Amino acid sequence: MGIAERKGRERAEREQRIVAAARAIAEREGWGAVTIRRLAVEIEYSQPVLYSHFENRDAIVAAVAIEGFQELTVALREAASGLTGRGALKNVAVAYLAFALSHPALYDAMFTLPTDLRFAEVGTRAELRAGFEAIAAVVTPFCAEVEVATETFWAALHGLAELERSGRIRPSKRDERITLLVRAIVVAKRSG
Amino acid sequence: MGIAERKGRERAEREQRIVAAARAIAEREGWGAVTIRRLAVEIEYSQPVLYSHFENRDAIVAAVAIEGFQELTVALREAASGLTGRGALKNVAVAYLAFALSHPALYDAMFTLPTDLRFAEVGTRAELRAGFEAIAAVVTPFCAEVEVATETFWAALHGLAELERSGRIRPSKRDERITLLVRAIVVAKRSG
DNA sequence: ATTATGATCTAGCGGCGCTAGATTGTCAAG
DNA sequence: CTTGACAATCTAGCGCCGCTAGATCATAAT
Repeated sequence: MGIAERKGRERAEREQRIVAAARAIAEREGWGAVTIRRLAVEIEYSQPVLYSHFENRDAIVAAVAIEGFQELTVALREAASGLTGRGALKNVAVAYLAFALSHPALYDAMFTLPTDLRFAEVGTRAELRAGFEAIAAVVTPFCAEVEVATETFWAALHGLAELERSGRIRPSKRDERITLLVRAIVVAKRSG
Repeated sequence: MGIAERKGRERAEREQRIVAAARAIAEREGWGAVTIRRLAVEIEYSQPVLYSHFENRDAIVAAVAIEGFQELTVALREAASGLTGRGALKNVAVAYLAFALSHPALYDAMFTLPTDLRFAEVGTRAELRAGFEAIAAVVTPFCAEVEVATETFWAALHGLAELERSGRIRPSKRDERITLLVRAIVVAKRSG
């Protein structure tokens, strides 16, 4: 029964083409340009076909967001690999901001756009959790309350990314802010 | 010529009613429910009238955002008043998060929705700058590089607000994260 | 060859932001 | 008091959106 398998494969490929098209258009022209009609033209099928793959438009955004979480996790792990302590912390911070600022539409999908992403959902939890773990790994040496410290460090990075993205803080001072943040975490432990 | 003045006053009142309606609907049903048609019904005028007050829908969101920045500034100043040092810092942090979390739609308008808000614009700069100053005031005692430190502290608060709002970090641990953040800033100076 | 079944398409609903052009109200000049 | 200009406001509609019901087509079993 290779036929059914081929069909399943073709279906999966088509689904991937939808997600890829959505991501490409978003990164090039913003999420406002990502419409069902436009995606239908892009994959050369009619609009209803998209609804046999995704419940609605938000679900497509969510699919892109999951790609983003996977790639962010990889980027953070790479940034930390081979390093420990303060160096790892700083490298992760730099990598996080570089990721957010060089993939604005992807980061939008992950954090600022309304999606159906349930953080407590079984199937997706792993992907979303993995990035958190990568941050936790480099924070751990510096804190007793690892979860709280990781949440705080992550939030600081996210805030720095968002405010720089929207032009509210000076891009030229990014390194200095990172340095300050890393030092704050390091010494907080030393004296906590 | 009291007539022209009366007309101007009525116009200003109508404009204020538009902004108030937008804000009320957004806070009650989300920004997706804030449509030009809906606002027109609310103020009992036809849709084109709205365009004699605002260039487009985004400009209405921006007007709400400016109200938000003014109110946030007041809230932060109140939180800092009569306090100095570490106490002021902590109180401001608590007030910032309370503001963001208790006015989600307002905070959305200020930070996550696309608006025409130019941060370098003459007319609005004062309102947007004022909140920054309020934060800077409580950060100053702890840092040499005030601007960089303020940007970082603000970013951390913003990140904490966003991640908690979107259910990505645990609401129950908010106080602990604030405590950690404040300590980090205090000791960063002491050893910087 | 015929029929059932699933995949895909055509066509359309209601709603959106926004605007051109008609209509109404207002007030000064004749 | 009438008239005509001007501003305020409305009606009607364009092109787009997300989404879906029902028709049509291809495929594979009888």
